[in-house]
Amino acid sequence: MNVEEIIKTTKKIPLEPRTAIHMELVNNKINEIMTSALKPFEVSMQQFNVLRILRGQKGKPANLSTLNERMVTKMSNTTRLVDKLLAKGFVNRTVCPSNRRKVEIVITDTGLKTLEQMDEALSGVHKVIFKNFDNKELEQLNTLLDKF
Amino acid sequence: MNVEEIIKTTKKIPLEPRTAIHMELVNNKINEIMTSALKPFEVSMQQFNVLRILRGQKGKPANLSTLNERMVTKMSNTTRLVDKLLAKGFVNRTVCPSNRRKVEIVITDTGLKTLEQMDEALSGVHKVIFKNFDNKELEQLNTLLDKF
DNA sequence: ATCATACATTTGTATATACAAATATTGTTT
DNA sequence: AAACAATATTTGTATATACAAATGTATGAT
Repeated sequence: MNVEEIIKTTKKIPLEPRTAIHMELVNNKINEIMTSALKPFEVSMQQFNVLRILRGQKGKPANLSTLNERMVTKMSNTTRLVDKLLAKGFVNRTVCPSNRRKVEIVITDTGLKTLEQMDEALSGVHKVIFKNFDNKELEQLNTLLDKF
Repeated sequence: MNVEEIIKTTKKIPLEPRTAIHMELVNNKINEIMTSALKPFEVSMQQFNVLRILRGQKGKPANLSTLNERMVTKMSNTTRLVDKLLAKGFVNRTVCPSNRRKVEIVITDTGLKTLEQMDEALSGVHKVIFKNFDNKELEQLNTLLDKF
């Protein structure tokens, strides 16, 4: 990926802004690929993310603030995101009996099964996205990203 | 930035998905910082981006498809984005006389002056974002990002 | 010249996101 | 117990974005 070529400029961009633009371009690309891989399942990346978190709970219900805390991209309207998953039958939502302010969200069997299929689709996608990277380079990239 | 800590998980994430999540987290952070740096000017990152492209034209007008082509994040409604800049007096828009399908967009003096102020604000922000990086590491990061 | 096609932009619409305010429930203080 | 603050979620609203369809203009073939 050549930054200058993509944004169609001939002049040299200073290293710091160039890096910021580069990060955004790469991220756009990754998001685009992943979103289209999830398209057959009709879920957004955020919804997929929530399903993964719920699976990680291993049956233990999660409430909205827990979800919000663990999501990669924060958003205040997790309510509506869960609404969507509910409509698809991927989660159940009940009022927490011990504290009626809270809600308890659990992934359904359908949700779990579909999530497995999504995982397969995504692991194929990862192969594509990272096709030019060997293990050492991925480690190196992660080390650099840790510096942010 | 520790991925596992941020998304609150204890279990080890395979390297490829971990990198994808890592990229997104870093990007979110950069966007957040930049967006708030641009807030005083009441422009979004996209709008800032368009202003920079127009400056790069050095007086030569740009039409919508040119802008679209050069934007970091593509979006089909560049029309409405330019509407916003127009409302703020940062650009002028006229119908292209030689081909009336096209529009000609140029940055105004006000736009140029404000853009300079934005540049200053952003260069300060870059110092913050990349505070843990030396030049060699930035080069290294760019080299790795090129592999995408 | 007329028609079909391609081009450049605009508009419509559905969905996503950000932020603030509202609602409901619980806990704490007096 | 009543009043107040704190917590958890929901709703409202404005703006952003993605995608498809519509509009207006130019070009080429017949």
